[in-house]
Amino acid sequence: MPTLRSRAKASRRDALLAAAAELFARSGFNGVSIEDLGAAVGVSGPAVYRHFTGKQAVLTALLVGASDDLMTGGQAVVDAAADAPGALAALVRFHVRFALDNPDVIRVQDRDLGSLPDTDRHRVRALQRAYVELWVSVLGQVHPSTPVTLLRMRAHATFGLINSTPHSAAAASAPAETVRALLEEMALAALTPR
Amino acid sequence: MPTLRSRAKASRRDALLAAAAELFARSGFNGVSIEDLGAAVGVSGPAVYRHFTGKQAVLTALLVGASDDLMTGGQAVVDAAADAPGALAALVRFHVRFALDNPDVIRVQDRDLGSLPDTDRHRVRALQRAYVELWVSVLGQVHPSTPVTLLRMRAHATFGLINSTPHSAAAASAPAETVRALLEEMALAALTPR
DNA sequence: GAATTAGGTTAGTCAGCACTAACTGAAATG
DNA sequence: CATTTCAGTTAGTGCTGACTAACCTAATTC
Repeated sequence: MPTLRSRAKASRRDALLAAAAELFARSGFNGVSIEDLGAAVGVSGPAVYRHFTGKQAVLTALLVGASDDLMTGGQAVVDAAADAPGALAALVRFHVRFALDNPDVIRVQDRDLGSLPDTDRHRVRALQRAYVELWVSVLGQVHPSTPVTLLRMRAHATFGLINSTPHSAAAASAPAETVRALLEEMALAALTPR
Repeated sequence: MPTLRSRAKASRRDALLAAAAELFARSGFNGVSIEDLGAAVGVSGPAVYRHFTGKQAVLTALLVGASDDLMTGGQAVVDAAADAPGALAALVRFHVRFALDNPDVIRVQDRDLGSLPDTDRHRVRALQRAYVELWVSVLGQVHPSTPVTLLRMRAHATFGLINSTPHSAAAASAPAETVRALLEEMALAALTPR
């Protein structure tokens, strides 16, 4: 039964995670203090320890959550696709949408992964690897004659392309729909061996 | 006249910058101590202050140097090109080579730029903007009917693609020449409006 | 409604780290 | 060769920041 207190706690935890994404993205994991994080949600400092065992635990929750969402969501769109080319297009759409919707998390993911404790870092990396292999397997069906190694490099570079949006604040200079379409087109072009 | 001491000093400074690139790339600016940096070149801690006024000054030298090299080198290859399509191909070749030769600097550049003091950060950003506009101007000649805003977004995303190599250690899994050719091909494909 | 739980508070504690002080010895200078 | 310069040393200093202690109060439990 969801008691008043437990719901308050859950929403505070969510607020902390959201604030952490924003703060870590702006200043880096090491540039944000527990005090800053608490202040961002209106509590002060040590209250954070009522929700997370420590600063690293906040980062862990954020990054495990993100790579989990990517993996789960990617698997879902592939399962829903009719054929391999359709799956690839769906993956591109899905990833572009994710990057545009969660620029902060994307930024933290490839900037502060190294600040995770070993165990958690390996967990996140395992999820990321699985996600890459999902792409590689679809790519392999669409381009059967291309060596898997090359397809894996293509996938990595394409993530770099799509994930760069958070870096270029230029995204704000055009309507979101235009940006989305452009990134999808570029990603597909980059993925296709000529 | 280059005295014995002055040459020793210059080479120590170079060694410090090289070590800084590597350490900052691995652990982030805030994750590296002055002590670490000194130790990496065989001196201990405060000796660094004989070469740089402070920790931030090391980062400044590193990043201003890098964006300067990019801008200067980019301008040179454009000037040397026979026509616009040639200039674009040369820019791609130049940038891919730079990223593969200086993965640490690339990583530090887009991870720790925010740790620079305001003045220096603006200086680096100005150089980066000029470099982007160099690309945009060449792209504008090759694709005159495409709005400049879209070309700028393409340039940014292409940098993300090329600069992602340092992130994916996968680079080690194939011969350097293969990686280089693949990145060049992907970059050109991504840059070309279909 | 008394007892307990738990999210919050403020006031430490302790470690790490950027930077300074004081000094040393060898190269540079005249 | 006497003097100065300067890259290095070790020993602080002061601040920041993660985390702990002790306590307080209101929601939960029985």
